[in-house]
Amino acid sequence: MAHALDRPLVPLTALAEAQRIPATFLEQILIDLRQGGFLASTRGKYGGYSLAKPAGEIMIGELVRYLDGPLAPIGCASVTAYERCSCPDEEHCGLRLVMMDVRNAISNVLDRYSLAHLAEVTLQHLRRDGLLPPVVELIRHLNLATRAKTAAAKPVEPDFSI
Amino acid sequence: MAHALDRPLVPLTALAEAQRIPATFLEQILIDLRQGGFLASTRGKYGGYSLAKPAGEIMIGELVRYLDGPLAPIGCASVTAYERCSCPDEEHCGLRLVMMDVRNAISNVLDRYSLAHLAEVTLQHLRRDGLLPPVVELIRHLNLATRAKTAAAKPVEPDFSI
DNA sequence: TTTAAATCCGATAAGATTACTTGGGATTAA
DNA sequence: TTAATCCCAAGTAATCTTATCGGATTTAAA
Repeated sequence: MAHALDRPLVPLTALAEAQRIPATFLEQILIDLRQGGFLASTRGKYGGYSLAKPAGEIMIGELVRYLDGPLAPIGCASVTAYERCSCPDEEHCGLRLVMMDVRNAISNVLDRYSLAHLAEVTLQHLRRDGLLPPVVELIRHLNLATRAKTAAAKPVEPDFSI
Repeated sequence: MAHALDRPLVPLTALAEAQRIPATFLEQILIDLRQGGFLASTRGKYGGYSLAKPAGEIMIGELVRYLDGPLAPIGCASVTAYERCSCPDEEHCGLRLVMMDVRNAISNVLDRYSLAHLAEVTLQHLRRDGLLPPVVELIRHLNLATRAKTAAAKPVEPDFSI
């Protein structure tokens, strides 16, 4: 598999099939994510997409804000994209205060987890249910496979290829 | 002021002016809320809207679900309105687990606070900033005003009239 | 040099949702 | 009878969602 930035390159079609969504639709999203600095892409044959930075440095909150907008349910409760609302006394509005609690609660989840966490959790669950070999086996397999090419195997990083 | 169910009746126009939104638009919302069992209404001259039950029994989460739909950001993370998503392995999906955390975080705020809490918080803030007389003065005023009609004044309940 | 496998990207569009407006009908107190 | 008030169906305009389409560009390899 081709690589870029030390990360595997995955073609659009592979992702579309794996996620069961139309390739033409996914393409828009991936281009958008690339323009947002989350993905890198390589054109031409054997090209594809890869993360633009380590999965541990991409926070879910960043992604959600980029794709869906502010976390807060209403504009006047948003930290990163505050908007005045039409109500007469925003400063004392109890609803706004509650919605700021909501926005903080959401942020406390989404701004705490990275893509790497997401992958880790997913892999844990797969292993727990015996759908993936345990980590020990995985490492052993990778060591065997990579020893042929490189003297020392690199540490295993969660792979978002598929 | 006319009353129904022991609660003051407020005409649409008064609410629309106080909230600075078009009366024709607010009307739709109020009719919707009445059909949802949150409001009661009285037709004809001197009619209006009132809460259908005590403010302490109307949870914000209920209102939000009724007006805006499920709390969860995505269908497969919803408790009250679960929907299968198109992904191949929902059970082990890390994103779904994170979004379930988000939905729980939202629920922990919205399902904990009632309209009464909202009013209380708002009034507290108004008093703190000296925009309303302190509670002691409020009670004294109400006692004086109601003694003329009723022998014993009822306990003060947050008033959502305006 | 040609070809196949890819990304890139602008244009289009159906359907749903949001945020209203319009117009009229029904009810009720005075 | 009248004025105030709620009830409700329908329409509209803008935006969002969820795509589809057509072609241009790039690149590795035969």
